[in-house]
Amino acid sequence: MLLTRLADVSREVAATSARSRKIALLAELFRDAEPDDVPVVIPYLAGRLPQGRLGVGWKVLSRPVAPADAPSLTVREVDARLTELGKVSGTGSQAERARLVGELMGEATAEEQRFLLGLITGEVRQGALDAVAVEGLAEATGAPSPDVRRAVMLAGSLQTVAQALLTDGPTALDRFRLTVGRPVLPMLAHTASSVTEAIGKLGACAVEEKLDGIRVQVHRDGDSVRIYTRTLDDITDRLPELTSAALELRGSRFVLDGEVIAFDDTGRPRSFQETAGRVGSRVDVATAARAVPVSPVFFDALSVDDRDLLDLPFTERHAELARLVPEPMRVRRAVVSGPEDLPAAEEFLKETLLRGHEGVVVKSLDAPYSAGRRGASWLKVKPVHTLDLVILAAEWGHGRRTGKLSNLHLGARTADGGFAMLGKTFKGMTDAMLTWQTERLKELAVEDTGWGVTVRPELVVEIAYDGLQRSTRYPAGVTLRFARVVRYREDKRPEEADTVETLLAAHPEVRP
DNA sequence: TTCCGACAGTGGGGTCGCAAT
DNA sequence: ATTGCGACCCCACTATCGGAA
Repeated sequence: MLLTRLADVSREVAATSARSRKIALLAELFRDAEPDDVPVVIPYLAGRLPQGRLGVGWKVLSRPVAPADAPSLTVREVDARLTELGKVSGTGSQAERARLVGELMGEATAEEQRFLLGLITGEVRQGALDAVAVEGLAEATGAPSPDVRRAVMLAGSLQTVAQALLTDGPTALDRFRLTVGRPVLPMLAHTASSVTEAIGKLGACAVEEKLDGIRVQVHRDGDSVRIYTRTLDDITDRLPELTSAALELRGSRFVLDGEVIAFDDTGRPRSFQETAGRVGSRVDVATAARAVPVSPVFFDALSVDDRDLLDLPFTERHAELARLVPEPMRVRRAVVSGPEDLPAAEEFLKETLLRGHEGVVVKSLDAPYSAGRRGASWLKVKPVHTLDLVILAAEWGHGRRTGKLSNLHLGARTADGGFAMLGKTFKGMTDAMLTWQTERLKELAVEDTGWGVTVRPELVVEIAYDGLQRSTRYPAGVTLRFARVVRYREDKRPEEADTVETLLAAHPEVRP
């Protein structure tokens, strides 16, 4: 199959907003693909490269290359050349990769170049990623879409399932079962604004402490242990403590879900930055492990002794977990039977925060483990802080925000009467707010910078954030974590905005 | 007919590690 | 040695479609 066909379909998919039409277009293309094209066509149309990482980014791709007049590239040829490109490493490799990319781009038409660029940078923006591709695949093969989706979650990969399905038909789905050693996409949580709201929605539930670490899925098969992240990357070699911990547990074949986190000598959690730095260290793991030892804290069991627990209610999965994992290696929790237990749940949240954790996750007791989905049966509750800050500049948006000033630079007042930038945000604004702020900020503009505008520091905005963290990038030495706009405060003057001093006083645990 | 779950899009900061300077 | 870049951790929120209620 020619690449140009994919580029055309991708453009058509992007042009329609109806999800049903997107699915129909993808299904038609999947049906036309030859068996050998399948492992390439499916991920390409889901907006992803089968190679994952290439070591090529914007810097290399932003160099313009004259396009070819007529299409000639086939999808298989493109895939083969990208695979080769990904293997190039060593001195001079960056230049060599850039050369190979340029060569490939030179053989592509303008339309194909756009499509390849989107694929490599992960920004296809056609309004259809894995989930829509799964529907298209189901339509193309006549397999029920829930079954296809489940197989993808269990395989942890769309293209594996696609190839099996298009080669052997719907019966191939039976092959995808939960297997020790093969990671499953983890279940995710929604957000609730309070414990009251969460318990109101879920009824009988477990309230569990939420640790600010790295999500891990631990597989043990006898003496062999493998550890996977949320995106199913294998990080076993970076966490020798976890392998030892898993080998000490009573079972010999299991899959557990949990969090890995670093504690200090007093048992309080260390900052997320410290845990993440440790888990990210790959070169000298032994030294990193001595400096920042980490511990696993489990909260779910997906498989024990070859028994698939995914469809069991949480109560039963947790009973299996408790049988296998002793107390300190399990997340603390309180079980409540409904709104009448609210005081106990509130008390548990308060204690959890005092112990230095992020918040709680409220989980329905009868819900199954919905792999890969942001199911409504897990609700996280975290305290939210707010500040009144002043807008210092704004950047032009991309995609559907093209032409709108989108990303705001936020400043707090300093002792000398000026403003110190604390970070940026593009979150929380409605389309109406985007339109309004674009006009308002243009009025306040003092300089057009190309990427946006700098403005007179007069517009006050209320910002919600999850906490402070240390920063080497911003002048106050701190930055806001997950800042988002709550509302504009036109009733406030910039002199009434919050100061760096009060911000630091509110977070004594963070020393810039 | 209205409501709501699922999805895609729009990007944020930090850290590590490799390659280039 | 330092800097730039890519990959991968953490993540919030809004708009929209289309099936459920």
